[in-house]
Amino acid sequence: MSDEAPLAFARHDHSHCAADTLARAEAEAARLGLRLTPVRRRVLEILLEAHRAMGAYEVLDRLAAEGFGNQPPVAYRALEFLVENGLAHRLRRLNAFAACMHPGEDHAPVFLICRVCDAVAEAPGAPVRAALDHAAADLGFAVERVNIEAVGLCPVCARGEAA
Amino acid sequence: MSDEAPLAFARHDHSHCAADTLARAEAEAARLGLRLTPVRRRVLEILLEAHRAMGAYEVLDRLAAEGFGNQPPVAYRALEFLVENGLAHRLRRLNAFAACMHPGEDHAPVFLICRVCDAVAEAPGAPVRAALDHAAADLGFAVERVNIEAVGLCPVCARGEAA
DNA sequence: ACATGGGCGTTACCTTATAACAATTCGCTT
DNA sequence: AAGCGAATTGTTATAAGGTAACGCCCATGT
Repeated sequence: MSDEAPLAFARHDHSHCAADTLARAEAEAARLGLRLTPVRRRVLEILLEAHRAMGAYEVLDRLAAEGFGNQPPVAYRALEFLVENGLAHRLRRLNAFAACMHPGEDHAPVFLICRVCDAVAEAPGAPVRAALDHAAADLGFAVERVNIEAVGLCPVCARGEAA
Repeated sequence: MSDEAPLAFARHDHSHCAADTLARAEAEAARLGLRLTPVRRRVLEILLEAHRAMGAYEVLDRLAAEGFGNQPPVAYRALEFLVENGLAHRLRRLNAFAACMHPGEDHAPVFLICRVCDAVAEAPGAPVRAALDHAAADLGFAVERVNIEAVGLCPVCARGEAA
């Protein structure tokens, strides 16, 4: 796992984007009546601040350093809660987690993972999801949850490779 | 992992489908100039016979029982080879592998995983893939490899739940 | 024959993830 | 405000998944 890969390919004002997303996540949690306990909230903050995909154990290290429990279940439970409630995503290809950048928006995210710099972008995937639902319906299969992860070259690294 | 979940939802003549697929896989391997060694071939057969997603260690157990090496790398290398060359697929959501049912067809598979019976179907995903490529292109991202995995209810289990 | 490279077997180890239980806290009812 | 059930957290222990690295062997071509 690279140490400082940006979450989106575009430049952006990171302090704002993290704070804004946290605020929206909190609003969403309130709306759903979720208990955003200290551990859960802190895990979400950690993911937002890092702004990249993090392994559960990496998150755990930070929690432990801040006085929370230092055993795997502590991290896994908080992460599972966040994923379950749409405040974070799980990237199975990376065995990692990332904060959701659009909490509450009922989006169907598609993840674009750069094989060179490990950056992860959350792309809008409504059309993809629609196509998927259609393909599944043809087989009588009712889709409930989806993971769509693409590995390839991000625009930044593509320029590098072309050289 | 359930013990005997069918790969496709539809009934089918399994002995034929496994043998046919193996034949097609062999033709494809020949066409590509691949070395389908005993271990690799046997792993593919195991996956085809089981006709479901299997964990690497499960495959390894069978290999070991047949006199092949009994250490993880033996299974992982063969599985990686098969995946790399389009003769098998990796299901990240299940930490498992399944034989490709359409070797050489240049398909863009979408995997439908039933959350009740663990059956896995390989659905045609060309339209899904097209939508994905489009979404990625909007961000300047060049897709190379894709995992599309949907969890839900297969038609058989859906009838069961409705009852 | 002999060099070469790929594949295989093995050792050793690392990372990721979960089951199960005890202790605590929360939110609600009485 | 006391008390109760449910949810949450911390902890122990262990399961499950995966890989690096080395040496041997065997096929292949010279």
